[in-house]
Amino acid sequence: MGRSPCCEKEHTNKGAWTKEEDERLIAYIKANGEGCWRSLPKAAGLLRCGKSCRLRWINYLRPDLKRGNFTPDEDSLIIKFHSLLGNKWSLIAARLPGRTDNEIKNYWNTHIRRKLLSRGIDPATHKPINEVTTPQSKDQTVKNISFGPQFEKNKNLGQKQNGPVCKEEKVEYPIEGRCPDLNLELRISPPFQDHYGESQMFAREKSPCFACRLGLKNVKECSCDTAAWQTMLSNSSSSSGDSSSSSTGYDFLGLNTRILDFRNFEMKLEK
DNA sequence: AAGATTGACAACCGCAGCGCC
DNA sequence: GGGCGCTGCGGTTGTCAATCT
Repeated sequence: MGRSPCCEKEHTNKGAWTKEEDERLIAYIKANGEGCWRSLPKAAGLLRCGKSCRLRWINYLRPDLKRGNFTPDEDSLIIKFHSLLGNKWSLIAARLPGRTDNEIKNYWNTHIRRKLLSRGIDPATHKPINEVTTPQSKDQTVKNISFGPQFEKNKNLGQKQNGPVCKEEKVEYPIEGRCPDLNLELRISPPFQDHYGESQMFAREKSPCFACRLGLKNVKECSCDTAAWQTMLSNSSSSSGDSSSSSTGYDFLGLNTRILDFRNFEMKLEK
């Protein structure tokens, strides 16, 4: 018994969306909000699969999307985040407001990959191509737990069977180079000095204590006397209807918490 | 001018994660 | 605890325009 298909393929349109379909989808979501993608096409009078509607909305119709060319800043951010996160396009997109995972993925594959290759850098490892297979000296190696696809597969196998939960690999690479997957040291870090909104203020302000960075206000662990910081945190969380995120939707890591709840991210990593 | 090739990006497909029952 | 359904993610394919021969 397989899973039922997400839609009845015989009665759905495929291929490029027409203007009329776009307008119907926008009108429906404006009136009813996002969600329940499975039933949306029927309710909106669209001959499309729910997945297709969701993709169209998220990637092209959402009002907060930033269309147009990527800026050099965005370029370097993508490269930086890719070196840390690998092909986790949704995570990278969460740190680039107005950009979608699909957009970034396409841009990576068509522009950045080529750019890195032309500079002699392996886009997969972010290391010079002629160094990829070069053995490193022992004192420059670190032990790394892989969270890449292979890890995920092993992990899933481990859950379903009674075998090992994950495979700990010893991966050798220079410390100053990129990690092959995700370096856990980067999970908790000072606010990213990006070019977006309040995090610019963060960079200018005196650095807050760790408790404040975690959003723990008025706790005894708080060793921070930066009143402005506390006030800003307070204002940002109270000014929006959503108490779980700031008014901009960006948390102390610069993550868009409307898209990604970093606490879930942490829990996933710790599994 | 016409066909071939390449590049860009929109869209699809299959799978995994998660919540609900 | 396990099955099921829904959503989201990442890889891949399809399509069209631009460029080359």
